[in-house]
Amino acid sequence: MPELPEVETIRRGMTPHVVGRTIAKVIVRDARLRWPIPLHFAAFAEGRRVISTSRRGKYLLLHLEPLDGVSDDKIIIHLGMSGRVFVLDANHALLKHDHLDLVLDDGRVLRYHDPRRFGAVLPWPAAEGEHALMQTMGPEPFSDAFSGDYLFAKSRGKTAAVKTFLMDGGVVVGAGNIYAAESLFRAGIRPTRPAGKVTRAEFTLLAAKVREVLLEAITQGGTTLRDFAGADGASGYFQQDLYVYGREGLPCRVCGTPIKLLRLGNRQSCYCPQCQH
DNA sequence: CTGTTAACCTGAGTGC
DNA sequence: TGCACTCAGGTTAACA
Repeated sequence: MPELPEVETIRRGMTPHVVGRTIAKVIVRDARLRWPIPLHFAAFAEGRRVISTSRRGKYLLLHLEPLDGVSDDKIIIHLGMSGRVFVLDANHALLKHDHLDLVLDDGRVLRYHDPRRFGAVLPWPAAEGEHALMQTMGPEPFSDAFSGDYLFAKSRGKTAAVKTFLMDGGVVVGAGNIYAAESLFRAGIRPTRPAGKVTRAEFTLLAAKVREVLLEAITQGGTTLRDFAGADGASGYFQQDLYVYGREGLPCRVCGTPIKLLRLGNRQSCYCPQCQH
């Protein structure tokens, strides 16, 4: 479920329900996530008020009211492949894989659900400085640091496929399998091209298309996930706008040529052999 | 260093 | 219905 647009949608949906609320209690039912929820997490979070939310790549951040007036302690939430968060009434029936509750002071809970447990919930004390997980991350796609010139410079000498390059979180965050495929289609670039052989002009177009696709998806996520708090987890919000992802064998929506499928770095990669060079 | 692969884990879907 | 098998939106550790 979660690429950048969905994480951003979830962040926007949950923000009015959690900001201003105090975390009255932490209930850990299963700490075995991508990294275990540390034993001291409850002590870290309980009694703290959430003052804002933010996002870095696919990491969702809950900012806690400083205990000393200045320190920006945060809770990190990552959804992995199958994670979801809901804001529910505290007595809402528990489902399998409901691993964590942040019980709020208004009778509701922020509930973390993740069947595959590839996600994470971690404390990020301000004293730690830049978190190790954020250390190696590339720029945000909507920041000035992300540009065609940046991609061009970063890719010189690289022989890896441009799609693999684009999906590398150290290059840019937020371009997962779907949006990497869609951006490359819109930019007319074949996913298999060695990154080092893609021209500056092509990267300039690609950077613009990455932003365009992510922004469109966020806009749509915002509408279909409006009932976030009710939380039945709408899906398929961007489906009707996909040009290549999951469309193997179907006619290209631009030229009619059947969409091809190949595997790159163990991930499905669809492209149009006519539109992408 | 770069690039590729396996691994983490469960559930859904497919084919026999 | 059951079983075996494949695949999935992410990321990192371990390799060559």
